[in-house]
Amino acid sequence: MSTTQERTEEQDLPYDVFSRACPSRGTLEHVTGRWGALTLGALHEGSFRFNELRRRVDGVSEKMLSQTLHALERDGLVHREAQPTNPPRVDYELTALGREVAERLIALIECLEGRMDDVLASRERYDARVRA
Amino acid sequence: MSTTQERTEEQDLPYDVFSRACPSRGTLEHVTGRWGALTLGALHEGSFRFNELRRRVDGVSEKMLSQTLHALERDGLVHREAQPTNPPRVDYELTALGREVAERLIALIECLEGRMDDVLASRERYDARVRA
DNA sequence: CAGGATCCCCGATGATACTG
DNA sequence: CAGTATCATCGGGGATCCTG
Repeated sequence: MSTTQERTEEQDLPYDVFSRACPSRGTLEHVTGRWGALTLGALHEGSFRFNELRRRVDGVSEKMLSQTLHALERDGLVHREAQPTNPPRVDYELTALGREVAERLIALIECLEGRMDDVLASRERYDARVRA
Repeated sequence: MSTTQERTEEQDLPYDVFSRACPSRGTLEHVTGRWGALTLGALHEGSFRFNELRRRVDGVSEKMLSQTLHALERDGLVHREAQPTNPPRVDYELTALGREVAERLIALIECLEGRMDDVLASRERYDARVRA
């Protein structure tokens, strides 16, 4: 297998997110988008109903959550389980594919959360340098 | 234990991206943003000059690349090495922290690229279902 | 409760021109 | 080459109202 070092030598990969036209770029944006990432992250912890999810993903509006869930469901990352009861009950959970993706996303998020002190320190240094 | 939040075993983490006010959310957006993710992905392959990077990240404008690089540099993920020659030469490369983050990001991207066939298949099923 | 439909605004983004 | 400055735009995204 090709080394991960030289992407230039991976010409045989059918999908390349670095190419403007590749559909993988769209999916990447769904996954890493403002609300997509947080939604997948939340669903990684279990199954949730719409409004549970909305409270979990602090700040998301109904519209954006709905829209985000649709995009993720369409991409096959999220499964929507609706029960035709009254009042309605709908549960969302990750698919197998969704779990794979969320796993990587969580790793990224936790890495970031764990390094925020460094990030904030870097910002202060940067701002001090620029102010001069 | 906790009543509202059940972030499994990480209750003591000082930074929580799920909270609207947490600065980690901003950094996550720099990292996973439209151009941030691709820029980090490109820089994971080595050191690049401004216009090299611009060609690599297909579709990015000068302004957005510049802006993205500034944000990543400020967060301490990217190092900018400028040589006061004429014509000027500036190289960008990941910092140690940037490599850690990029590593996770690459894992996510490659996971996605490798599963795009499933994603596209899921989309077709979804669209067919909706069309009915 | 789970969302769809609408209105509307502001900020992200692109295009262009200019500079050291 | 490596950007910055400026202007115009387009759609992401919030607020609100409505329905099954």
